[in-house]
Amino acid sequence: MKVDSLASKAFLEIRRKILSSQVPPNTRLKEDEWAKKLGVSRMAVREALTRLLGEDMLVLGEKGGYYVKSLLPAEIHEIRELREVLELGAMRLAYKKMTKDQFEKLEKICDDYAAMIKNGYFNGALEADMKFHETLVEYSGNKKLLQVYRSSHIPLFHQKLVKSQIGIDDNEQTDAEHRQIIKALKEKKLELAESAMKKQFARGEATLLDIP
Amino acid sequence: MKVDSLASKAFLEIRRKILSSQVPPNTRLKEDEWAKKLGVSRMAVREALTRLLGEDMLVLGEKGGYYVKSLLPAEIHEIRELREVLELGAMRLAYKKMTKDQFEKLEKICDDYAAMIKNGYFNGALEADMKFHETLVEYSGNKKLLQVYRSSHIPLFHQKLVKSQIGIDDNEQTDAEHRQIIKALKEKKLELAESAMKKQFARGEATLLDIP
DNA sequence: CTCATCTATTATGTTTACAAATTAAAAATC
DNA sequence: GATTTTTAATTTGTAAACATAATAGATGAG
Repeated sequence: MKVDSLASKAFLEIRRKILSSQVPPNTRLKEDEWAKKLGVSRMAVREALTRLLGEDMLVLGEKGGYYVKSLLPAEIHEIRELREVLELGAMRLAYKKMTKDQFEKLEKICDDYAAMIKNGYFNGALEADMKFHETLVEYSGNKKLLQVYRSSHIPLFHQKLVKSQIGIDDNEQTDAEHRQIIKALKEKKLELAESAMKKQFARGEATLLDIP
Repeated sequence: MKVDSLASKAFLEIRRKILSSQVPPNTRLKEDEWAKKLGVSRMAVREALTRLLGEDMLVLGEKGGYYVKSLLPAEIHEIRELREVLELGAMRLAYKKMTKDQFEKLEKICDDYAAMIKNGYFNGALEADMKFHETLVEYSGNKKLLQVYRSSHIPLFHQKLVKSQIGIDDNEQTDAEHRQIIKALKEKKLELAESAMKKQFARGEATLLDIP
């Protein structure tokens, strides 16, 4: 497959729609339907779906068919644990070598977050939240780790929050925690940064489990 | 795609051959060639390859084509770091809740390892080595973590397996470290277990980097 | 009305065919 | 003899066609 093939385009497009919750969990993705929607042949869609299956973003139905993977409550807990393992691990790698420029970028994300909350752009704010965490993982300097992080369904974890108006209340707290993490990292106080982050994960898990 | 489709069979078969080094890194996988070899149509093979691409076991060539992924030296280092993040993270989750039965299973694996070394079954011993680490991750009780672990390290172990005639010397040390880890976990001395494991990773990285 | 059976429709599995691109080989030029 | 040009082959990209299996709807029996 070439990177500019129709199958690749279909792959990127379907993927984007799933990650941005435009296609909800448990939806069955029908080949013909998407072929028409994207204006490509059924085989191109089929390849896209197969690739997403490999990425573990879809699952096979018992009697064939591709379905968008969903998050069961048990998985929500596991993903929170996984986030802790990956993000705290990343922070431990990052905190010794972070530059001034990198701190500024993180602060910029915090500012964006606060601004969007203030103006009522809650989806935008959640994007900024995700970006904050992903950027921290990036600053570990380990590409494999970043890759694993991206492919670990943590995005789904976040996206589920988008759907709920519930999580809006604790936005101020989220903002405060992000800034707390930055401050702790600047002062090389790893334990402090860790505990702030753990706290945030715990809140996220609790919120998600409350959503039906 | 159904789980018993020809495409699924092709997928499993090609995957197995890659993971057992019957298909070396950087090999180009030609659709027709494998179609004939496996007795299925080209499209079935194509789907299998696309799925393996999604699993990150293959990469796309600049001008199309599927190639078995290989490990560059820089990646070996990153994977060592990633192993530390994942395996130490798993150990932290596991060490509080491990049962007597689980300890016995780990010890059994160590015994198997020692026996195979003694009798000259070095590939078998490496399998046992992999199993030891994977079992520890399993005992974290977190399936997502196990899944991430499996999908991020097999290639490394794998390449190690191929060129394994070199690393025979430090088998005794590997065995000792494994038993040291078990002992430390039994006594709930997490730091001790961590340092023993880190030591092993460092040795593994050094060995791999020595291989041309 | 309810359940079972049959039928039509839909969706997927599989193969084949052809077009486009890439690679390898042969021929021609300098 | 080396280097370009042309030609042939291989290989992949794309679409279409047919076969098989799953689903939903209609029909009929009880």
